Amino acid sequence: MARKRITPGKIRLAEVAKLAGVSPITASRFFRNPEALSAGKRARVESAAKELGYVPNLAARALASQRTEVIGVLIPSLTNNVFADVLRGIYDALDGSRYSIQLANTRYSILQEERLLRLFLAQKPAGLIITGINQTADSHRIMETVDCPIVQIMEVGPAPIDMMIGFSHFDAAKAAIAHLLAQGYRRIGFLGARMDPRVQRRLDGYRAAMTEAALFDPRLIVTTAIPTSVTLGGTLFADLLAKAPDIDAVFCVNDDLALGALFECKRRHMAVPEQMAIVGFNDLEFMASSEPTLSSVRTNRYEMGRNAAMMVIETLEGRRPAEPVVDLGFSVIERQSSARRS
Amino acid sequence: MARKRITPGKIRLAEVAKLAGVSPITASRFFRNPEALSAGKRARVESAAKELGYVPNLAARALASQRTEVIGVLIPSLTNNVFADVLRGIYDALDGSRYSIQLANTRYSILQEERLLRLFLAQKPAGLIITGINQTADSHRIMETVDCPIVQIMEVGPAPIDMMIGFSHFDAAKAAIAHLLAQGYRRIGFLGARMDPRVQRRLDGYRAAMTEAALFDPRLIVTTAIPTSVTLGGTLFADLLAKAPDIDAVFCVNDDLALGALFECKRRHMAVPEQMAIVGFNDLEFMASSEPTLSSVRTNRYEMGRNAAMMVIETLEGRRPAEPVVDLGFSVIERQSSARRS
DNA sequence: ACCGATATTGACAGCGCTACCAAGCGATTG
DNA sequence: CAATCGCTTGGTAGCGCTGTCAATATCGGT
Repeated sequence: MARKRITPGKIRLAEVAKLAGVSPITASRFFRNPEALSAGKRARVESAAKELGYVPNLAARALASQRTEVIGVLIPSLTNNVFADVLRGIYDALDGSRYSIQLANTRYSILQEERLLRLFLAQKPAGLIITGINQTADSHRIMETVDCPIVQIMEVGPAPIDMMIGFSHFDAAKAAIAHLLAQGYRRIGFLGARMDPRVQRRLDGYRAAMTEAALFDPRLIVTTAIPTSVTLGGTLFADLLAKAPDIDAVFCVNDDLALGALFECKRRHMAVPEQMAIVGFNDLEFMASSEPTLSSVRTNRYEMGRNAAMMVIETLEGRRPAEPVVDLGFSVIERQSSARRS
Repeated sequence: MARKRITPGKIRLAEVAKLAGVSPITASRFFRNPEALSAGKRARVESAAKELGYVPNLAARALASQRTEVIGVLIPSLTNNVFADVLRGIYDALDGSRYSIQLANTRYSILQEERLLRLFLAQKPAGLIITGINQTADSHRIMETVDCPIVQIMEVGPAPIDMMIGFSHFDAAKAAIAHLLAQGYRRIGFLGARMDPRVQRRLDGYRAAMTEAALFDPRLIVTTAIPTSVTLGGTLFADLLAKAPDIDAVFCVNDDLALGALFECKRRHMAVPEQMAIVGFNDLEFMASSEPTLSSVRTNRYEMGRNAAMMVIETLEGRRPAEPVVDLGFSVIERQSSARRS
């Protein structure tokens, strides 16, 4: 004989229903679609649930309904400040909603990403937020067959899997270089670390801008696969100076590198911007309060995360966003470090 | 008559079992406790599962077993670099294990924390990692009755709910001040933002050290409830200078404030450390590469997260750590910004 | 060859909830 | 006044897996 698995004192939906004097299924409906109940029963179930302190069992719900209320988020890094802002936006948008977040770290590997994707999609998530537009062919195929809203974040491009929100890294970098050119700088170096697809597109934007201005020179480019850091910014900047001592400006693919370059300038007693202009990318908080203040390209990361989560929710609620691809743009923030060449 | 909810093509445990020629329950055991099977059946189930691409249904597992394989993590902030490192440690430790992470943001509110705790514990988590030792009385009561490993992180103190890993913020701050005193500084200011309990204890450490040296002066202390930032570091430092123009050093409760103070010094053409010594807290990466390099108190955040997760796993696997309270310590990193007073 | 002990395996029911269908009910309509 | 309609409510079964216990296979010792 099998056991009687009794769980004494646990409040189940049945208890709530009994107290409210309705059937369990009616109580169930109260939590999923309150409008379907008559006002009287709705009030009775509500007060019964509150009185008993009922908390639904999500596992049972997921099993019976064949779907979860979890939104998966795949990002390449937990350390990068950029993703902290995106995450904050996502969490804020989902706060108070029925949905929870399952976060996974791909560590900048699309194979890792594919593995996590398979694992995750098997659990029938309510939605998915995934970083970038470079997934493996298999990942692509899997996502196209899956039946849940998917938002690709961080950049925009052709052929979204479902929805997309971000900006053009190519254009943003190009605009940063255009700014430096307009300020009178000519020998503009490029510093890049962890050359992920988005950083690569920034390099493309740099190359396009420099080529258009007939100023392109491969010796001005220093990149590495090493993860970014302030210290690395100093090192790369030193490398760049060794390769091209005559540079008058440097564009860094992120603000950490820019800060590192600034410190390296200080160590070399190089005046910024008089002897060396610096422009970063992302406009992290400290850029506005360094000495000198550092120019950067502002990207709307918090809004990106927030909107991505909202797009998922809206789709789930049947109010699909009119525009599946959202370009949040960017803006070049001009500060002291790239003041006009005198 | 009720429906036949057929799900065609879905691979369930039963399919795997049939292909392997064993009963479903044996297949189930393969995934939970492979050693219990004979080598032959183990191999058969394994190859059957691989051939069919079986992925277990976690909702069904959770419902049947009355517990989940989710470890909850409650942290007060997603933006703070400190927690990014802790999280990375946790994710790394749990990577490849059967456990997944449910992350929640308390926003430095213990009431919010209590709400999240109730919500979360109702889902029977496998374990819980929670920040700090200051929870509401109700939270405490709830956690004591719940039957899962709990690790309090970020600090150590008396009376752990279950396990604990961190360090003494009081001692760490006191050691930082002792270092400045040893270097010959006397009028040492204190800069504090977002005075959460741990920051408060750093202030206590500062006060203790200064009082012991008979140098305590309340005018040397500037604090605010505003969240920390580099910009705020500059502002607070300016406030401090206005209140106490004769200070010769400043201890900042975190590195962002220290960096902000450094920039403010540069703006005022104050030489660091000749006219003003600076010591931060946490030893973020950039402290080692600023100009001048900034002294700080190194805390082992990654290890803290990693060990906390490992303590949870070990407990779940029956190998409970010998020592429930782990003090990871700290170290004062002496750099240029607090060089000996000449 | 027999016994009990140990290692494997299987049968059964049920975890708590929701999908599906059907029924009840009062209101509306020709 | 009967037929019809829309709204609300309930009954039944089952989602996929695992806890409990029983049954069987294996083994060493006497």
